[in-house]
Amino acid sequence: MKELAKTYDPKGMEDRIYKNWLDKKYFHAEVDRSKKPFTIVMPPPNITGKLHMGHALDNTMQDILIRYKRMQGYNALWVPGTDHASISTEVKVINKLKEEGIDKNELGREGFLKRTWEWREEYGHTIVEQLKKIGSSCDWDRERFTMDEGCSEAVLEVFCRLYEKGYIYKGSRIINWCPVCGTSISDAEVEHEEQAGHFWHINYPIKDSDKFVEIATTRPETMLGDTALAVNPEDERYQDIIGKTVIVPLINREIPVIADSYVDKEFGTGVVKITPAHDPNDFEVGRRHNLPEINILNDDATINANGGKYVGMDRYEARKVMVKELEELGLLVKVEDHVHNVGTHDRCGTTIEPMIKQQWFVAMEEMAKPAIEAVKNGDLTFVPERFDKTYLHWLENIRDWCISRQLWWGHRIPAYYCDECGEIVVSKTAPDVCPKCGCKHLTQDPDTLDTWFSSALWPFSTLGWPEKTEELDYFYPTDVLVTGYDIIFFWVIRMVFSGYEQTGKSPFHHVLIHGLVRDSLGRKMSKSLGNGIDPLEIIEQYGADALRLTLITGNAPGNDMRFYMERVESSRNFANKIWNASRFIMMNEESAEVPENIDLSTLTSADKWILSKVNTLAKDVTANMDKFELGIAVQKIYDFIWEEFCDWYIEMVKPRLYNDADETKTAALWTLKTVLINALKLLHPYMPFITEEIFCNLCDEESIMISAWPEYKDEWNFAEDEFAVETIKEAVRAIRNVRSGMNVPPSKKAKVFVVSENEKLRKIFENGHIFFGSLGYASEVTVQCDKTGIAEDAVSAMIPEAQICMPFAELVDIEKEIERLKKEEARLQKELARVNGMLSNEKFVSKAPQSKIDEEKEKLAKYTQMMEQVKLRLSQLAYSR
RNA sequence: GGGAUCUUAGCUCAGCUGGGAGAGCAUCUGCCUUACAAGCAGAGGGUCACAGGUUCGAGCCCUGUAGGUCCCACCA
Repeated sequence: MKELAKTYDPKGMEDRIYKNWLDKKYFHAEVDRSKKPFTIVMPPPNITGKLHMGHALDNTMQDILIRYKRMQGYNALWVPGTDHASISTEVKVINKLKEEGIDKNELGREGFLKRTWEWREEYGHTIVEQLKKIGSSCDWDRERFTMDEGCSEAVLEVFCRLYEKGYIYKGSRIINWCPVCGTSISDAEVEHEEQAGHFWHINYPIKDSDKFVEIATTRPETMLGDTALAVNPEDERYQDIIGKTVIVPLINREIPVIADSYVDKEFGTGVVKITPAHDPNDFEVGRRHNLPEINILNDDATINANGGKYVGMDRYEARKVMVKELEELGLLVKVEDHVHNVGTHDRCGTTIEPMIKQQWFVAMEEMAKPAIEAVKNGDLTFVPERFDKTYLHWLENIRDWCISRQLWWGHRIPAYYCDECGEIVVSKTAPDVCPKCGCKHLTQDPDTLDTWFSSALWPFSTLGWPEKTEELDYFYPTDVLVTGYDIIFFWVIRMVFSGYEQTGKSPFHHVLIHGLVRDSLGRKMSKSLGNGIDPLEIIEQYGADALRLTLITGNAPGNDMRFYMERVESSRNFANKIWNASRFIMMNEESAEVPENIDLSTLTSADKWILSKVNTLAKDVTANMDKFELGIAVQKIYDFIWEEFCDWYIEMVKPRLYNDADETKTAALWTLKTVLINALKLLHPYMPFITEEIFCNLCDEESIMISAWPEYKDEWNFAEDEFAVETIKEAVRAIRNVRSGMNVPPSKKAKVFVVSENEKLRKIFENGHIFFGSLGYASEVTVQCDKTGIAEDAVSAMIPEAQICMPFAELVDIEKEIERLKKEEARLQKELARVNGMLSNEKFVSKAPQSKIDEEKEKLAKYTQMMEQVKLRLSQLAYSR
């Protein structure tokens, strides 16, 4: 037998263990039809990423589930991988090039991609290595990348299929344009942010009249693109101007006044300037009324040639100048402060400029249907359930998905344009000739696809799709997807509809949602605030096990959590506790032969009690884990190990271990070891390293991670003995209470008498007198049926149907004892009042279930009896005083 | 504007299908009891936001109110 180091130190140990697991290929899963599969695909972290607390939480949860299922005998596969993260990566590489004085455009597309692939080779694996530090048991042999050959093939296949089906189309629509990133983005990538702005009221002169129409706008520069004014058709104030022509100030364009129900009479002046090219609503209105669409912006958000003399100015500069000129013309009526929602790009925070552009879109209406149905009929469930609503609401109001990006890093759109006739060919491979005109000059679309287009296919592309692989057939659909609520829209939804569309199945059965890990003040951890806590530093200092436990404990699914160092410390302390308990057991094991199996009838009540407890624990924990209640499950394990096992059982068992003559020593050792092993197994998914280290030192099996998950055994259920031990625990607590109340230190032993008329109870105390004595710091324990021979002034504590008497002759302070008993009396009084209240309530007695009534009746008897004893004792003391 | 969620001990949070309010940390008291002071034994501390309702019984279910957080949404 090997020996555990004297103090728990995760450093070195964790890496050593992880390496061993890798060497032994425990994480690897192969198709094996004799076993049931259990599959999770990892949300692929960005190659630009560094491990943060969110990853740590997300991956810990997945690892817990995978390890649990693996131990249960499932063929558990956890597929890892990374995401190419188009914009993030492209920006990173551009910046790096900038430092070298290189411009992206000078380098050219090919050169840029070469550099980006190099960048990926160099930095793209950082996060993967970091994931290993937290113990992730993924099948690294199956690690994938969204731009690897297989995933790219899947992307092409899906694009072509959807195009042929008419679900992917190219169109000129109003899209969200990020002037800094120079690309279109999808609606999901726009973050709405409240900003303090202004409401500029501007007079538009009516043609051939000296009258004006007053409008209000938050973006005066868009006047340059105005092609109409609009009022509500039912607005009495403006009936006379509908159909009239007004003149856009500064540029003197003549535009009509139209009527459209989109306009809210109550808001602003009731007149809206319509800029179809730069506002989504105006775009709709414009199409309804066949208005011209005048684009006034360049891609970098400077004013273009359509902006007349403002050409070349940045939009905000133009705004300033125009407002000033309007003021000079006397057309600026007033400026109001106005708080409004501004769309910003979630990556860079830049204000989005809506623009009309040719882009590729995915039509969503049809594909959304099965995804909606899946949640409604329960094929797909969210944990916690409430995210159903978020999911359904988004899908039921879904709009077409803009998938083209004006970026280079990503999957290039497989569309080719004939240079001669303009024919569009969508094909997985570049066509040699134009199928329409036969010319040989075709140019591929320069755009790439939204990053999420490839991640949407992740659950099946990683398993080999579109090939009909064995893996796909066996491991797909996956079982559970674990992710944060912040990417339900981006990712979860898109995986679901893609799964249904391409494979006819939901890509997973359950979605386990977690919240954000915040700092101790409840703020989001962010780079700009500098309040992020590096998981790797925590691991370095406290170990991955402590970090994992911290992240999983004390928080409900889907809720945000705050991260405190104190909690990590407390988790580490728990690890230390287990470590020392195990050391204790191993130390004692050396002094005797511990059999593999034991005749259960040779166990004492204490042994049977703890065996029952760990047995029930296995059942409860399994049930909780099956319901994804990871935090509740581990809390139970924690409480069991610390309280029941360490604080009670180990203490109970000590006298037997220290006495070689004790016949039950072997039983004690067997129980210690057996219970510890079971507890370690239950804990293993949460704290894989420490459990492995102890387990391998404790028994001959090669690894805890491939050992069998504890199952509930009927033969380990000893209800009778549980009762016995709980009774003794109750008595010990009572004694300690007395001693503590009277400041009697443990070193001061005393004789203890247990007095009970109940023969069964006397038997229990006689059987348990060894540990009862040691736990109660007694020099001697005498069990008897009456108070014969016990000093009158002995202090006593009551438990149901028994009295524990301690003659502390020289220490007794009668006043203190009376005080203590009075407190006890008051407590019992309260309990009795409650029970009596319930039982005397006729409605309760007639309507409550019988089991509940019996329960209360038992309590009544118990408390009544205890009350009698307290009263008796009090009267005795009053007498002796 | 719609929706979700939260309000429980000094702090941070649990509390599974309604049946005597919990944990960690913090505070206080006593203990170096031969696994562990990263420990042991105790104590104090809560009209479970508020108001109604359903129920024999509500922290839990329903309605409303107040405050906080978040998401969605086309009010220029």
